[in-house]
Amino acid sequence: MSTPKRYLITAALPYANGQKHIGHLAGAYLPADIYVRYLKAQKRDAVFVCGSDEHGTAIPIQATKEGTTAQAIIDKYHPLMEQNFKDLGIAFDVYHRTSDPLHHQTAQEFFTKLEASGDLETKETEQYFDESAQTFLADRYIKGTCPSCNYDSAYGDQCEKCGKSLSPEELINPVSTLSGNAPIKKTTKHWYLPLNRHEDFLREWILESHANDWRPSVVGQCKSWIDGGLQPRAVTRDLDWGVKVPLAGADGKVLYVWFDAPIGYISATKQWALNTGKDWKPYWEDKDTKLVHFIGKDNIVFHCIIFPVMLRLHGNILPTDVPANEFMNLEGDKMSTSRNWKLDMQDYITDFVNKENGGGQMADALRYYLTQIAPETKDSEFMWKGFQDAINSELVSVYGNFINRSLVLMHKLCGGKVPPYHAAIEDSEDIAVKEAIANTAKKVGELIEAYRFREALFEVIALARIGNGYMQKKEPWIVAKQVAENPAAQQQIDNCLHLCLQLTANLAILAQPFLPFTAKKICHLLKVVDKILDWENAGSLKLLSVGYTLRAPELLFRKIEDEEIAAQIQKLNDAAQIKKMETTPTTSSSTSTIAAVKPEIVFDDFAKIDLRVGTIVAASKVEKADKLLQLSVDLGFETRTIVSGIAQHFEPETIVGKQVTVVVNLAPRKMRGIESNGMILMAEDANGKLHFVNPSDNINPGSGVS
RNA sequence: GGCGAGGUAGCUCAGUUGGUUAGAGCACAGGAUUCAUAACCCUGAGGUCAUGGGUUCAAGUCCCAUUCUCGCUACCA
Repeated sequence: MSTPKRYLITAALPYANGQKHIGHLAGAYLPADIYVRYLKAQKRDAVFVCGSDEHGTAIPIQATKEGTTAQAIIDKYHPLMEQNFKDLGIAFDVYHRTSDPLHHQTAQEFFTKLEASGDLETKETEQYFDESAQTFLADRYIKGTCPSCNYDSAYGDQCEKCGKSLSPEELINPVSTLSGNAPIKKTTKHWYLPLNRHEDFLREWILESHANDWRPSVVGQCKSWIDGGLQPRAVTRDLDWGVKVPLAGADGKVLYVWFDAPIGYISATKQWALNTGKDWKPYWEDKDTKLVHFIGKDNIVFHCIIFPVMLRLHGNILPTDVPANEFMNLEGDKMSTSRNWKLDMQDYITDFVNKENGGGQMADALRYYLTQIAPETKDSEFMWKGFQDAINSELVSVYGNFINRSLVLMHKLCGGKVPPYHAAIEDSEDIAVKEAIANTAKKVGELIEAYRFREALFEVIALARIGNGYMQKKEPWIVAKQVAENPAAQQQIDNCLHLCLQLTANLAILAQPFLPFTAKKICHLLKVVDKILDWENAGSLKLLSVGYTLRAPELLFRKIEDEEIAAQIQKLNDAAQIKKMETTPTTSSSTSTIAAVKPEIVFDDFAKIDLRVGTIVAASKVEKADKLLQLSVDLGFETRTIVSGIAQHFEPETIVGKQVTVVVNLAPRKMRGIESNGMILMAEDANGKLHFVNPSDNINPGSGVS
């Protein structure tokens, strides 16, 4: 495979609604950074773009929650994330943001072009507005009767029973799945990206041409999506936060966030070009550009299916590869912002990178461990003990120690200068080390190009290990005792340390993509310019000239103490505990998590609802449904079948005998083929857990509730 | 429920198109050594390759079933 003329590397745009944790870092940003640093060391033309994703409904919602504005939210998190990345050595060429006018303009141009060439479909409808929720309803939030087969639970986009693709207005008796109300008809026009038109292209491009060179999980996920049937996807939304739809009569409409966000890669590239006086176009238009998206597995369909379709229609190049990573867990549990079970980049920086606690070397320590446990083929686990072990017994003891002992011995036995190499007395050990250096340089490059960063890093450490073994065999500290009687012995010492020092310089080059701060520090110790880190020097044995004076050794890394680990684990548990207490309903005094009060109704509306107390007499799981339980409820005057979506909260056998409140005059409804006659009232707490609403004492089934 | 990806030594993971006694690092045990951040070096113990069938002269590697984990998706009036 020939080398592309240029590379464009993207890392998933982080959503600007909060701190990002090390799972995000390990999934996308760190591997992308390693790859880019390698390419740049190769002097290849590579641009690394990223930026904050600042649109979407979640941001205004969060603003309401925090009692502030959407703008304030993004203005808070955008610079924070940018700084975090910088502190951890993630060297974007540009860190842009989607709220920037340049992005708005770029996204609008993109949309306009697709619109003008007939690649989008529009549908003007006058349905799907839910008055109680005050929102337009997406297709799948509407149900009704299928016009073709009369199935009564067809979705707004497709009938599950007959498989027919539908639009919401075709449904008979549509119902909002949000409120249960019939949505009112309100005219709205939306644009759609008809993915279904591109099925042939996607099949060929992904399932055939990339069947073997993309990661199995990526191809598998795409296959699953394509086989499931591609549907037109709405490109616009009725919302006032985002990129305005650039057409007359489209007031109050913005581009759907999934549509505008990936275009952020393009606008970021434009911004980079403006900053540097370069031309951005070839990076998105020239076939000889290699485009690589680094993402987490949750983003696969956007980057492999939807965005490529957009790019193709718009006349851009397609990604060459999308090396998606799996997820990283933390201390035995999934990382979760809502449960506060996570390690934020900022927290790590505060505790380890800042202060006089290690600085950039500690950023490298994190980079080392995250790379070593990168979830390249399956979910992985961040353990604080594992972090400590990896740093102390590999990075410090093998890598750092080899460099330190080389420098110390050189000062003690060679007068602080790079000793000469006496080819005449070269032996097989020397040759073996030379070969190992050359081999490792080659191997590391190949592994990085194949996105196998974990293995590549392992090879770097293995080379340091070879250095330690070599030194052990040569024992220059023993040989030194003979020099007084036999001056020629000094030559053996010279050869050993000459090679160890050249090896040290190589270790800086090879580690540079992974441990950039460390590589720089080694350059400092060796008194060489950073230019030596160019990859063309990897494998070279002439990096340090004979007779050159080097600096006094300094330790590259410090060890991680047991107390630090214990403190972090404590902190993690405490934070999760506090979060749990905060969200426990009894102690919650804040209004932040309370849903807004619905519009006022008159008494007559309320009186229409017939509420009764009932007793559950039987309960069982509904087949082929994860969330549904089929209940028999004794209402005194009759026993009814009611289907309820509570299977994930209760075991069927444990709820028999419980009293519940039932809406008895709700229209019957079929779910998974079972007719449900009524609805059980449930209360949901801040943790999302459901609780029955029932009388405090057992009373007769059938008793009215008002 | 459907689809996808995984389940290999205590831990983290490799195992190419099926082919001799299944590999590495960490941790552990023993030994050697002192230049080095109680670091390094050598040696060792450790696995019925999730379970059960099948194909084959031969299976961790292919096929079927089961089970567990993760993700996408459906079901929640």
